[in-house]
Amino acid sequence: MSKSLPAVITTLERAGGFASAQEVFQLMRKQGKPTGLATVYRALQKAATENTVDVIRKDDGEALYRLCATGHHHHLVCTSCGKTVEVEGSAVEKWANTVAKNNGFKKVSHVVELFGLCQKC
Amino acid sequence: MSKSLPAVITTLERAGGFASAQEVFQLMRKQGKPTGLATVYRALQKAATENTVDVIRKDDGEALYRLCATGHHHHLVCTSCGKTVEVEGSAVEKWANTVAKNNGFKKVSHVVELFGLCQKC
DNA sequence: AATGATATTGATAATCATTATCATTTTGTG
DNA sequence: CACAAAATGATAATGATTATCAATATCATT
Repeated sequence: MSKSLPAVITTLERAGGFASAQEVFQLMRKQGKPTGLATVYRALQKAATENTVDVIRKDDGEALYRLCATGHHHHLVCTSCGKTVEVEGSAVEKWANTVAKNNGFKKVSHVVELFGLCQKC
Repeated sequence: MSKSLPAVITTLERAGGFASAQEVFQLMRKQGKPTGLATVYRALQKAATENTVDVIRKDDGEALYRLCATGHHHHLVCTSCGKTVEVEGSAVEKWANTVAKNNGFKKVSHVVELFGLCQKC
């Protein structure tokens, strides 16, 4: 499950910002590296579990992926123009883990997204 | 578009303030208030745009709705059995506000949900 | 009460991202 | 080479959400 992964990652890189799995799939076709849709999904999933890409959700629920430079982080999104700022959240990580332990939960994941209006808007 | 809205909101309230559209739909049937699925979605959408409910996304992209209650708190949800624990999060509130200020954002809201496996599961 | 204009409902079908299947191809290893 | 295991990709299946549209309820006006 890793011959295609580099190609997918490269494509995601060229795409610049966020791209959906479908978009990556289309891009790879145009770039002369036709790939199966399933393979793109598999690669992105793997990359996501390995924390090499970042996943967020559009309003309609579609997943968007992006290379994430450094480890886990969250987003501050402008509800008007869509501008997105990456936010470090080690404080939140710790909090999440503590809460989980206190309640006997394991394998905890968390969803943390901040929304607001940026300066321009 | 508002005869059904109160019933949907009430159901959401009884559900513990945390349910998917499909769950609300099922609950309303069991409670003797059969309603069309489309109507449930319409009501929840309206409530969302009016900010009377909050929307978050599960890992698989399914939307979850909850009453935007007065006493703000978060949830720790078991991904297997659905058990939900309410969690206090004043630490997170402060963190969110700080981050927002540092980035020039206003009117910030945040979505914080924790998922994991409870002791039984 | 009766009429008609308008909004709401809900059964059903359509959409669309994501997953599961599975035969085929590739890769690695003896 | 031959064989096993992994990876691929075309295709079908899944499932939440949305669109359609005829039937129904609402409500002001006469």
